[in-house]
Amino acid sequence: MVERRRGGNEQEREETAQLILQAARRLFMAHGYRAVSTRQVAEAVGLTQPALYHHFATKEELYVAVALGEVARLRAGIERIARREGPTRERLHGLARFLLTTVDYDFPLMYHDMGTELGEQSRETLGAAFYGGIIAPLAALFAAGQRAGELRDEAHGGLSPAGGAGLFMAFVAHFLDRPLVGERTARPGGVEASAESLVGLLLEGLGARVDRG
Amino acid sequence: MVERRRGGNEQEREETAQLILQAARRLFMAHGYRAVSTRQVAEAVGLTQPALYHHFATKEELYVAVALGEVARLRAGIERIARREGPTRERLHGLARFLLTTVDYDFPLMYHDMGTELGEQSRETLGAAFYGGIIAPLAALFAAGQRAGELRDEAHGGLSPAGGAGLFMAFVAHFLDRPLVGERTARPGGVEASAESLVGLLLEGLGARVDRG
DNA sequence: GTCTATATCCTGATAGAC
DNA sequence: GTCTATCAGGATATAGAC
Repeated sequence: MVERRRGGNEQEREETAQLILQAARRLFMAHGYRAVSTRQVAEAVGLTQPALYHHFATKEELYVAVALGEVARLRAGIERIARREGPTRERLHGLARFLLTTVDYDFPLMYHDMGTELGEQSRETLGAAFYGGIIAPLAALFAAGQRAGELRDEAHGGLSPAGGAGLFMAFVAHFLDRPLVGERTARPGGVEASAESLVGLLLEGLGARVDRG
Repeated sequence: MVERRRGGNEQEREETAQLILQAARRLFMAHGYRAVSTRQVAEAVGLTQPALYHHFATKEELYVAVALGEVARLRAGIERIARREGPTRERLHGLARFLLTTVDYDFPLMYHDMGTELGEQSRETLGAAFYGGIIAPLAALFAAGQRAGELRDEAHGGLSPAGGAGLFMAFVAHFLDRPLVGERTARPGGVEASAESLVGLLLEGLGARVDRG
């Protein structure tokens, strides 16, 4: 009912906030919470540093907003792909391809920032969003795969569904990583080949095939 | 020939430098390069901050010394275990147990710091030490396992020896990680069970066993 | 809603006495 | 070899004009 009062200003304010979030996302995700100053964010969006504080009360609040938005973005893609029909392997392949394509930043760094650079309340908020938005839908897929007999469960040398989800994300992070030393050239075959390799290694491992009989 | 001149002072100087390195290692490895101030390091060892500069020219030089020492420590353990006789699986198990026991800090954080927080020269120095001291001996073990038919090579859905070494370290980092949310209790079975699970998953993956015909 | 100006604090590093 | 004192710069955040 009150929404129509000065609707234009509200919209502009929202647009500025979105521009700030966009710039902050790029900087925070690339260099980490501590390494990015509020001045850098402001400069990237063409404002002075104090102007940020009209939209976000603290640097930490800005980071939380960025991380929540990023988790929501990943969640949407993950849930869309996880809902598809088909064998577990193909769904994992789709998820790997999506994540390898859409995550263009340092994933372990974001994870570290969420875990150690923020206050307790922010950490709990982001932890819950990360678990509910990313781990939980992946875990549901792993649980379904175990029920279908496509994945080993804990009783047969596998992992719990949430454990499998965590390992899958560790694989994604590893395949996203650019090596510290050696060739920095693009991976041969690009994302598609990486996703194929990722799922193959996750499901079948590195060991030679030997009959267990 | 000149070594005996004021030998006692040299020794004390070395001891102080070692104390600084020890405190710096604990702090840098736990919280990261940026998050630790030189004052914190000095305080931890009972000195004032400027006294550090008598032993290390810059904060970055101190970090490089810490990281080089840590890589050397890991290298010694890795080479000792990798030289043992026995099946690849058992040697990997020994390596996993060693690393899960001896690495009590945030491994991806150290990796990130080495890759992005330092100047080019330091980065190259540490990258070379990391590759030569950790990746290379592991890669030799993977190559031997492939020659023995115990590990799949690149032509059969596996990885290059260095790629296998990198994946192994990613597994170690994952098993070291304390989850952002959920139970923070110790893993059931401790290091031994974790090492067992790590090697099993690395070699056999999460997929159900199916004959490949 | 954004600006200029500034408060307050912390950072890495240096100067010089002892 | 370690201290006190300090510099110069950068950080987050606030005050108040417009």
